[in-house]
Formats: sequence, C-alpha cells, structure tokens
Amino acid sequence: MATRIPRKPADSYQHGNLRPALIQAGVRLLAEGGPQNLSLRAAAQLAGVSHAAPYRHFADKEALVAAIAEEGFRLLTSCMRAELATCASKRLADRMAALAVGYVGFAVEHPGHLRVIFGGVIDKLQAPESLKAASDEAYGVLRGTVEDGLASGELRHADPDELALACWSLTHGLGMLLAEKALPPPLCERAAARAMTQTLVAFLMTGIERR
Amino acid sequence: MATRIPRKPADSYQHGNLRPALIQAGVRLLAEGGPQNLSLRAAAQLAGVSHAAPYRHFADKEALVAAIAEEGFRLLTSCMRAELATCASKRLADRMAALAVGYVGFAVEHPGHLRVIFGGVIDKLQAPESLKAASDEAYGVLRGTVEDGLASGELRHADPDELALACWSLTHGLGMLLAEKALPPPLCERAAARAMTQTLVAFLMTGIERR
DNA sequence: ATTCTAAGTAGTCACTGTCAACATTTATGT
DNA sequence: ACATAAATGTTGACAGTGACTACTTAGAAT
Repeated sequence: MATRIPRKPADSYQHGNLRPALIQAGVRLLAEGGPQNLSLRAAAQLAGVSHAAPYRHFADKEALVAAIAEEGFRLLTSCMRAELATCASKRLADRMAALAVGYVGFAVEHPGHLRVIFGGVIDKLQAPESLKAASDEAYGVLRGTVEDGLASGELRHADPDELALACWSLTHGLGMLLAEKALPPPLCERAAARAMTQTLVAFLMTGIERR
Repeated sequence: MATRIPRKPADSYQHGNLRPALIQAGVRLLAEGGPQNLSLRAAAQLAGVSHAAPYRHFADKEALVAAIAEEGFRLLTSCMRAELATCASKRLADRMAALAVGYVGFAVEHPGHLRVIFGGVIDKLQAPESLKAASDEAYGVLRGTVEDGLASGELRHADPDELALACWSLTHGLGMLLAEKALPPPLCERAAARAMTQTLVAFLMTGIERR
C-alpha cells in the first residue's frame, strides 16, 4: 500500500528526483484521501526524505499544489489530444466524442489531479502564469475543435464559446461524477464510462449539429 | 469580514444555537478558502465558543462535514423544486431548464456546500444513511422529471438513466465550473448564469427530444 | 432548594506547515 | 587538482490544528 517512490541512486544523500517524486506522492495522497489527506510531510515521507526537504523545491504547500495542478492540465491536454489522434473519422461528432472520452478518461484515471484543478484547492485568481497557460491550452483543444465544426458547417450557427461550454460542461460534469464515484460502480469501469461518454455526447451533438 | 455568528442570549454561557452556527461557520470557511480552510477551531471561533465546544455537537470533523453535506443536498433539492414550482409551462424542455437553473443557482450561491458534496471531502462509501437518502432525493427530482418526459412522449425512447445522466452531467458541469470561477467573470453573474444555463439545456433538449 | 444533565472550558498529545541552522553532495573557477 | 560556492537534504523548533479527557457551569426536573 505504501510503495516508496524510488530515488535514483541506491541510498545516496541526495534524492536526485525529488521534485517529480513529491508531485507524484502528492497526487497519490490526493487521490486516496481527498484534499485533507495531502500534507507536505506525508509527501516527503513517501518520497523517502525528511520533512523539510520539500522546501528546497517548493516555496510552500501551495506551490506543490500549483505544480500538481499544472501537471494536471498538461495531462488533460495530452489525454484529449491522444484520443483525437487515434480518431480516424473526420466527422465532428466523432471528434467531439473522442475529445470527451479523453477528458473523462483523464478524470477517472487521475482523480487526484482533477480534484486539485477543480476542487477549489487552488486560488485561480492568484495562480502562477504558467498554470493559466496550461489551462488555456486545454481549453484551446476544445475550442479549436468547435471552430472546425463551425467552419465546416457541421455545427449550427451559434456563439462558439457557448457551443464549447456546452460540450465542456457535459463532459466535465460526467468526469467529475465518475471521479467522485457519485455514480453506480458498474459505470465507473473504463469501458462502461467510455460508452456512456459517447452516448451522452451523441445526445448533445444531435442538439447542436446543423439540420 | 469576520462577522460573528450571533448567539441567542446576549452573552450567556450557553450558546443556544451552536450546532447550526457551526454548520454556518463551516460553510463560510469552505466557501472562502476551500477544503483546507475548514477547521473545527476556526468554526468554533466564528461561533464565539472555545475550541472544544464543537465536540458536544459533532463526534469529529467528519461529522460536521457530513452535516454540511446533508444540508447541502436538502438545499439543492429545494432549489430545484422551487424553480420547478415557479415554472408555469408544462413543456418538458422548460421544466428541465428550470431544474437546471435551480441546480446552477445552488452551485453559484452555495459553493461551500457544493464543494463538500462533490469535492472528494466526504467518503461516500461510509457516509451515514441520512446523507445517502438526501442525495437520492435530489436525484429523484431529476429522474422524476425525465420519467414524465418519457411518459408524455416528449423524450425520445432511451434509457431513462442515460437521459437523466446527460442532463445531470451538463448541469453539474456548468455549476461546478461557475462555482469554481473557472469561467470568465461576466458569466458568473446571476442573470448571465441563468441565461447560459437555459441556452445549454436547450441545446441538449433538442438532442434528446422526440422528433 | 437540591440534584442531574447538557453545554462549554481548559489542558494535553500527536501531526502539520514553516523557518532557521547545520551537513553533505555536486558543480565551478582557477 | 583543489578550494570554494551552490544546491540539496537533515535536524530542531514553534505555532496552529484535530482529537481526547477531565473539569466547570447553566438550566431543568424533581
């Protein structure tokens, strides 16, 4: 249960990889027990270093949380891009479904990151610039796909931000509910979640496609 | 900023209303600073009692959180019911929009409750029975409306749970994003949020209505 | 009026975030 | 090569927090 996060050299004084190891440990603590389960000391212990070592890499706890959030956004972006890449179809509906599958997959497989990003743990108003950039890039993937759909005439004429928000909301809501296990367990299986995501996105797409 | 929560008698030894006062204080702490900002001691201070007084009313911090969650579900249910009640139309699309407006209104005006319910703060697996009941009742409002729509033929033939989940996901996602201020500020205004909710639900309804 | 009980207080312990002082390893300049 | 600086990690300390126990007080019951 309490697997150590390996340090590079066998048992040297220096860890060699402490920063990423702390992030990884933090994510695990988050995923296992929610926001209150995340402590710098516990993360340090998981990484196999002393309780004050984290301060060589993070100014304070908030900085660690921000780093987790940033990694989360990058992960989210890459999950969406990966699904888009494996989507052979050029149809917008299929591409939107792929995007959503990537998003939901991220939510289910990285609940720790998700909680940090959307659980009120970070103060978005005073977040570092790099975090906002990572966030914008994730939204950009969605926004870009919607714009493609508008350009190709597959989407009905409407405010692109409204269309994007509709997809985002649906997908985000489903992802959150799955990650929080607010839905019946069978639905939380990977395959079931994937199928459900495609079904729900199809519902929405029918509503916003050009007729 | 730190308004005291009033006690019944002027300055008596007994508070008289400590339990609800602590819940109220907890909600405020949650809403202001996220899950890590909630502490029993801070709540006690807001209520104007000593640090151990809460233990006369709550077994531990988790019990306070559970009480907040339960109140949250009841609030959510009543917000949805209230909007449904003021909805004159019998059209399913209008009723679903009203439901969503109630849900989103709850999210925006009670972010503290929302975070407790859906922020991984409580362990849903070992939550008290009353909490599950309150949760089921909230879902029941949505589920009931969907069933009405199926019965009246306004909804296309599909699994009612899938249809309900589509509405729930969209609404929940929008509510979460608004509550977390992940969307541009103008959208977080009450009127703007209401309009956006109606727009997005209309998108979805077009997709799941019978044609 | 006396007594009983619910409600609040004080004190304590373990854990957490944070900082400062010290130690060790690695990198750098000559 | 060697001395020295910078980076990284450790130890120890302090205040704030959750949680528990023992004590005190207000208010109701008899």
